Amino acid sequence: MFVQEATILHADIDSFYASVEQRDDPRLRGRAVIVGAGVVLAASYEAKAFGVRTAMGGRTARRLCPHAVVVPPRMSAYSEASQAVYRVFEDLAPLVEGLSIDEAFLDVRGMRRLAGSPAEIAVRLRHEVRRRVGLPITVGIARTKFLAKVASGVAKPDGLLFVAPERELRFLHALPIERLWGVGEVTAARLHELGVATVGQVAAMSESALVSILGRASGRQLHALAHNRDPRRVGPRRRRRSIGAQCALGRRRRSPEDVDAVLLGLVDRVTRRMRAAHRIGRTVTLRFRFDDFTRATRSFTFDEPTAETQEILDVARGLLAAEARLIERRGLTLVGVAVSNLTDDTPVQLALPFERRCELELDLAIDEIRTRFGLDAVKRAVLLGRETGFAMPLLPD
DNA sequence: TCTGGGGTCCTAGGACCC
DNA sequence: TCTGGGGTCCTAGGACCC
Repeated sequence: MFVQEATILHADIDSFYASVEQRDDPRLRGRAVIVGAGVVLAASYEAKAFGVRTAMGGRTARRLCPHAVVVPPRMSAYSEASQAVYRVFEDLAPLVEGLSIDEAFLDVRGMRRLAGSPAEIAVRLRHEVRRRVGLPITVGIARTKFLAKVASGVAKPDGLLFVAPERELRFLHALPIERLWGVGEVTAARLHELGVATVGQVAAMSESALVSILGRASGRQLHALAHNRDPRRVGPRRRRRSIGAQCALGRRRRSPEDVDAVLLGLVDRVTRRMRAAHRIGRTVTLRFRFDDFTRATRSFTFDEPTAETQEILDVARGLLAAEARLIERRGLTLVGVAVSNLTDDTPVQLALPFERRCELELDLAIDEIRTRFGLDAVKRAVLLGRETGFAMPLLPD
């Protein structure tokens, strides 16, 4: 029987922000380092050994690890380091799919004669990232994306783990359910209630049982993953579907004027980023968090997409004003603005009168616009066509 | 222990259309 | 006056990820 080769690598920089800090300041090496004061954005492994975790409150973290050095984040340094790491990825693998600032999938199929086995490429990758960027990186190798990611998680820190195809299920089934992608606090608790603690136990359950416990999508996904079924290919990243910004306000009560000033800043940040990315959006979502940590969202959808600060600000203000009593009662501790339903802000030009083009050609052009710019671009083109009497949309160069 | 800032995807109900 | 079934879109909430 033909067994597919394990060629998918999941590469993940260890404690990314903290590692960059240790790289740039020799005094921090070998020491417990915490990045971020209010909340822990990253902790070095020396700090993690004391129980410090990402997203933990700063006070708790300092109590657990009083000798830790706390440093403020330097986002531009991390962003630079990330780009350097991605250059190494691109140099060593033909297919790279970025997941976040510090992790990516690489597919090295077909590279054996040119560059060696996947494991050999992984060894070189780790070496090159260390040499060229000065950061420790962990790599997992398997036949599926999901298992490669699980493997890197198990191999951390500064490790390499190759899961041979014939060992996959044995490896997977011994792991605790928390290792599965998509199993967070809630799902884990729900499964533990039923006495399910390992991936092997999940694999022994029927799909319908999992669906009835976790809902259709999660149930199906978990069932597939427990059997290491994951058909997703490594490929270019999907485009961003929303752009947002938020700001924690603290527990102190804020006047409506203060909140409005924050809102203005958020909308400005978001719309600037949208315009820089040449994206426009139709749905504005306001996010609230209250004193008791409950949350709420309110949204509004425009007929036409926009990236205009004033337009989006007006909507955001309206949504906020409508909830003034709720906010007064429950105490606002966080406000966020996000724009979704994004499309490209690419002017679709109309050139030739419809009668002079054949329908097939028009269909093809519309198809291409839809593929490249989304359905909304087609709609805009058609609307514009009606207004102007021209019907042939042309793609920008 | 009292929690930042950036995202993704799924579900469910209601409005609306054919 | 009352009635089906299918589809899409909008809104709100929730789980999860780094």
